[in-house]
Amino acid sequence: MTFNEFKQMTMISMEEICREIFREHQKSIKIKKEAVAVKNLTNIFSTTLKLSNEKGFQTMSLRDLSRSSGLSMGALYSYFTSKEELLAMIQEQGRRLTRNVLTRHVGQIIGPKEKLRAAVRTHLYLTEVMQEWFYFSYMEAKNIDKVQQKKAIESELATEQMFIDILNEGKDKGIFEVMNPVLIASAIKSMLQDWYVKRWKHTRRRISVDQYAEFVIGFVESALKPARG
Amino acid sequence: MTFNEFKQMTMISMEEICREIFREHQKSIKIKKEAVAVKNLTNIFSTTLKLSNEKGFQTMSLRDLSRSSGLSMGALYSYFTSKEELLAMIQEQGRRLTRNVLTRHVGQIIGPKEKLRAAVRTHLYLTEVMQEWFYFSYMEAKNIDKVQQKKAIESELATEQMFIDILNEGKDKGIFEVMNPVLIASAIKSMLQDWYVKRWKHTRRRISVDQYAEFVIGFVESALKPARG
DNA sequence: GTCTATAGTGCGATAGAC
DNA sequence: GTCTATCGCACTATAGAC
Repeated sequence: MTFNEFKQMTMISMEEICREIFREHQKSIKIKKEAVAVKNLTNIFSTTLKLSNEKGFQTMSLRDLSRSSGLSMGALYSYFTSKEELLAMIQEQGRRLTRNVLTRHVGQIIGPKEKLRAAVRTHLYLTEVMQEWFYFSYMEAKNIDKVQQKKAIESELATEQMFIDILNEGKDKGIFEVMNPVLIASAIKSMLQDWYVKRWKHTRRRISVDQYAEFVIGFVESALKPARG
Repeated sequence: MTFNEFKQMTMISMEEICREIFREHQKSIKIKKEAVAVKNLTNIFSTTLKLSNEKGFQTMSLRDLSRSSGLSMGALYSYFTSKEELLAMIQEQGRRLTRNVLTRHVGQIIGPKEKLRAAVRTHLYLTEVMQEWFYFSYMEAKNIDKVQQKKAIESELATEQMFIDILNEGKDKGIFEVMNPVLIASAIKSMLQDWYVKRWKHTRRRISVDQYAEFVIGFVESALKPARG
């Protein structure tokens, strides 16, 4: 699968997820027409991500959001009951997408080496398409309530566990020589996070997502082979 | 040098730097007695770091800071002219310490392999001792003004350049086989940042700073050897 | 040098017109 | 379903007592 194919697939998912969120939050959302609600929710979410990633969610006032989205203060409050709930909805939206996409793309692959490559590539593609959300999610993690924070941690550890499982499978089958699967998985994750957290750096250096994927896979694989005798 | 020796050395530096900051900001600091000023500045800085790392600098009100530090609102404003300046002072303090410590500990080492080990270890030790500052600096980077932001980026790239230089030296001397020094340096940096950004994870797993240092060095060195024929 | 009290601003949230 | 107008509150920053 090329990056462009992946991008198209994931964009459709994005719309589906806005629709799902609408359905799950019908208690707090005053708007009844699904078409109107989903359209405006998509606008609200993307504007919030844009503003928050420039100056932080707390610093962004709802007046800023109102101005940039073109919706009035009153209209905004038809879509959420508090600023805090808006934050939670976005976090939830992203977690759901991450889980869906990783499960769909990596679950079907056979063989640890191929699985590792697919997992790295899919994660990078996903964070490239959803760059704004991942950056937001990473940076605003401390501003959410305890319940949401626990879900965020679970989501992060679940992704890392996927890599631990792949490494262990490779170890059991004698394909990888891996001393410490937990630390290797952690290192992989930190490199994957670097792709979207320090995006300005990689953009400036003109490194494409495919180049970065090749580098990470190569770097990790070199550590999974026995040291030169 | 053991971690404890390093810790003691750096703590002394910390005091020196608070004193330096006092001297450089005498325009905005109303207090004239150096002993009083340095004592209170140290209190203000460490309390700010503690509160900000719990809930973010913007979310922390100066009333929170006043309550936690034991200084009144009026007293606080004797030490800085605005909340924004307080942020800038802390960022400056950390950048200065990073530069001093890395230069002092790594500059004198001879040989690329030894230099690489020293750089990784020193960086981890430094971020372990200054954990609160580094987390703060990392998370609040988008809340500072353009001038400060430029300095922060320069500081980050300078640290990364140190690793690029070490890798290139090793390449030239035939000690490392390194395809892409820039990306390897970037990967090293992301693992070093992971140590303080995701500290909760490493603490939960009971990984010590020395264990983590050994892992990072081993992981990187394995990628600097030629692939098994 | 530190305090208390308060001015002035801008926020989140809501009510009611259309 | 969206708007404008406004409430009450908490904030940053300062003035003036001690």
